[in-house]
Amino acid sequence: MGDHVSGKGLKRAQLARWTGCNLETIRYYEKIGMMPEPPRTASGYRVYDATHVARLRFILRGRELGFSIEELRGLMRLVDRGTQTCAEVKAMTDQHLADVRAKIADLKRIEKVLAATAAQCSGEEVPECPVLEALAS
Amino acid sequence: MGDHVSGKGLKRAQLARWTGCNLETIRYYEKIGMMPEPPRTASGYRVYDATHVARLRFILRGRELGFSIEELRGLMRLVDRGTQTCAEVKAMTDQHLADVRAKIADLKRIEKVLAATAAQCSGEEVPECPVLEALAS
DNA sequence: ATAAGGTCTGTAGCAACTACAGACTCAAGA
DNA sequence: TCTTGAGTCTGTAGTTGCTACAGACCTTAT
Repeated sequence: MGDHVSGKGLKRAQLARWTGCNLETIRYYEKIGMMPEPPRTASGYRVYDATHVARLRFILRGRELGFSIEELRGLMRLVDRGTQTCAEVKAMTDQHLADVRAKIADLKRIEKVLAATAAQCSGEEVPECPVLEALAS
Repeated sequence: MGDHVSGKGLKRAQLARWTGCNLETIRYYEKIGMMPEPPRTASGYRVYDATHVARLRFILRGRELGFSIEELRGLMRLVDRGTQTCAEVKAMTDQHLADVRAKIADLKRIEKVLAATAAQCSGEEVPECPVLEALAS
């Protein structure tokens, strides 16, 4: 099938390879309305162009940064309408950043407890274990 | 209905309040075999005792520390058989700790990118936004 | 012509819950 | 005694974000 961009139009697997996205995930994003429905060949195959590549990259990059699908949907709606403002986007980003920091704090708390407890383990072939005691407490 | 421990035996809502667990989650843990099936009253109501309280606390504490249901199932199987050793439990804990640290690292990476990008925002009512540019890149 | 691969659809599965509908039971007040 | 309100029962569906099938097409290369 050859992966060179022949004139124009990518098939689904090509878009997947191009963006690093999973094949099925592309169809999923279309189903939930994150990706526009692409035109089809006469036999029903999806045909993607540069706008689809850009859109998918936007989603993937957003997901990498931990934005939820709904957050990204909101961002994209603004952009699609051309009504986005830096103020609004920054507010969403700051909110998301706060969520991320809260998650980090939570994981650090967990890490502390686990590390402190595991440090008390003898690591021997004995039934007593500080970890189990911590869970049973 | 009164929430004092009348002689012995808690109903489901009492166990929930006692442990801070969600009402439905108790039934869920029973369904997936994390909690033993409790005895029932003549009319079919579940009746819990101290062993159920202890078991549920174990699960909830483990979940708070980020252990998966399957990890906890493994731990509990060992304990139920009395075959657990500190060595084995410590190994599971260390593995889990490594997972937690990996998650922290990932979130910190995200935090850095978000903070750095948001810091470049003007925050004004203008359409250009560094966050959107970062997502589109 | 045929075989191998790509694509199509719909659907089911994952984790770990959470919530609801509709039926039943139980205890207390009028 | 009747009623009312709360608690409980069951099964099932929804959540988030994918991922992976099955079975039917289509396309391409040999």
